[in-house]
Amino acid sequence: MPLTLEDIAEKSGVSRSTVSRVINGDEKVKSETRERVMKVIQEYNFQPNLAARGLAARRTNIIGLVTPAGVSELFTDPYFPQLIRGVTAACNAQQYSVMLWLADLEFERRTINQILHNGLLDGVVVSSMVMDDPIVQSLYQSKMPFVLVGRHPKLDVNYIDVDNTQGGMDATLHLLKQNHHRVATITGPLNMVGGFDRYQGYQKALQSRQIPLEEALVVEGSFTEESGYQGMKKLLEQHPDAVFAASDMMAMGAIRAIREAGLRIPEDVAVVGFDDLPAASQVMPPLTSIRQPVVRMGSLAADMLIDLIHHPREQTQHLLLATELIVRSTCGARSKIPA
Amino acid sequence: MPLTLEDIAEKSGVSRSTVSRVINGDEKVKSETRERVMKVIQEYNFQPNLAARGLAARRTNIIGLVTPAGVSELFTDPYFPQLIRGVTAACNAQQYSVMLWLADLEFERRTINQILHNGLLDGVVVSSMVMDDPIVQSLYQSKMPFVLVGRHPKLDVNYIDVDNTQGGMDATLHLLKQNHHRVATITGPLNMVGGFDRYQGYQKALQSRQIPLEEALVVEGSFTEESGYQGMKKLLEQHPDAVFAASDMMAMGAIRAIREAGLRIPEDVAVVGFDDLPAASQVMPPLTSIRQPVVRMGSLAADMLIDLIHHPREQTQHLLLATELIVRSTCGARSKIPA
DNA sequence: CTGAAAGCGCTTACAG
DNA sequence: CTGAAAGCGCTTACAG
Repeated sequence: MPLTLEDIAEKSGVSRSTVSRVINGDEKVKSETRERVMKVIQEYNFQPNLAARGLAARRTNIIGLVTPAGVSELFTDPYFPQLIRGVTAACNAQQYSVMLWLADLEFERRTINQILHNGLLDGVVVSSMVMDDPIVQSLYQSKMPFVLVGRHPKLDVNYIDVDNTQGGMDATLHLLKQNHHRVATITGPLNMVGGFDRYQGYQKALQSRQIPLEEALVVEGSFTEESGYQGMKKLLEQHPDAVFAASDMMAMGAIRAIREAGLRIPEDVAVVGFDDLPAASQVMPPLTSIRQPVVRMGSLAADMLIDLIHHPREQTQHLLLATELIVRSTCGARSKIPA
Repeated sequence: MPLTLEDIAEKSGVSRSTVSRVINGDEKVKSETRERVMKVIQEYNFQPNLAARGLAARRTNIIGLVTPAGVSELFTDPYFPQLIRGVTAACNAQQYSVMLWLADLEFERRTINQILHNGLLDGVVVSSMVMDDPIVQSLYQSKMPFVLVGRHPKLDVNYIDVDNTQGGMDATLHLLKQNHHRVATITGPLNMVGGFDRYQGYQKALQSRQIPLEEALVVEGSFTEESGYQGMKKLLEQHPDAVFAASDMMAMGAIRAIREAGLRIPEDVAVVGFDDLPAASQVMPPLTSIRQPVVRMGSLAADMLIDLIHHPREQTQHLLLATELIVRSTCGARSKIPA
């Protein structure tokens, strides 16, 4: 049987109340007493029972991490692993535990409620992909603290996101600067904020150069390799000299299509991706891409949430992280710079 | 404020004991009573407080999933995501929640204890990579139910694993059957059971054909692309006509090295990988590989654990899952079969 | 078949 | 600065 507060209290000659205060860092405990108790705690390697604490104090030091499961992206894309890693790292550092919820298809209201009202979670980090996710709705109506990874188009919620618009703009501008004139784009799903925003960036880049938007140079993909391939095949009919693919997976698909058509990269068609996957640098030719700080986003989301748990605010908080253009070989910039 | 058992009891005109029994599926409750209570529970969408249950019953319906974090594998390799997916799917189906523990470097004994004795976990699934993981040691000495993903070389513990030996043997035998005579191997780290076992399989395949083991044809890698590349460069000095790489990432590295040397695949050097990553089929040429059922392994691990929680056993349990050879273009088998 | 009661291991006003 | 006491929301012998 594990020891209890009571045991520690007895062994150090104080009441269980005092032990509890020591453990919770109550300033008012005399430092002499604190040290005595601490010593006993260390000696016996005492661990307070979190279920009991949760019951008594209504805080468990557990946060939930809700993430879509079904998608095959989870398998091929390191996005979620990285996010998870960031969240858990931040939580570990702050003595929080993380409970994982892979939201499956049949994740209906009842299940959501089950998660939110089982008294186990102090707060939730949600990485939702679609714009009108019912989980976000439920959270919004509850009083559970939560932060969204990825901004929300309508609701005034706490979120942290990557500056997808700026990233998309940077990618497109970079291509324009290499003297490409017919810059096409394969967008992500436009019902996902990320897909939508990157496309916005593409449009803003054209605007800033006063280039009219040509519908035929825009194709909607689904972030997958295959959709990049299909999208590029369609785009090639329009003879673009460059393409901004809103994900690296789609960029790879696009590259496959371009090659199949017997064209060279970047001479005939230049390509810029988005994500900067580990694979981006290993693929031939190495892919120019927009890097996004996913691990850091996860950590910051957890930090924001934990802060929110301790200091509830009226005002919602928003954080937008910068992306970074990583120039490699597919955009045509390298070939102009004498190595 | 969420409702409590007491509230439900009052609303349905029974005692809180009875409500508790209904919720926990006690057979002895009169079905008429049960239905009445159930209706109220549904009506109010009542969720019992898990912290309170945990405290009273010493079971929380939460299992821990312990997995190494530091490794970059987590980023580029879908192994852990898939495992996580399998575990959570099985847990969801059985009304269990999963608490994620990414074991970081400084994961010392104290932290381990903190996890195991905080009264929150009914059991643990551990996916440990190295052979002498202290976490496994700690678990072994505790009375916490746990199952290991990946067999343990020394300790008599519950585990579930893929038949790595058979898989390595299949891969090697397949190459031998294509009339390759100098079959080299790039092994995984030999201090990981998976790496070790796959190498055992390689050896057994040679033995079964009475081919003596040639040390110069064996190079130890670390499962990464780079280690596959470096390993293959060394192996090429020995002029092998085939290579079994113990992971797809290493196989891709090997392919890079082979090409750099101006050799053709599979004509000059045939390649078989292991894992059957999603990328294996998309890479050019498509990679012949050994598929392992990682998602299923995760699910079965969770199922085994939950069963163990309910029915403690003296005897440890072991489960070995079959792998499958997926023939594509790098092994030279396809070219002989007229398509 | 059901209820009253004790207890799980904490936290936290309330006194002093 | 510290202790006695109540209470968090459940489960589960024990009676009946």
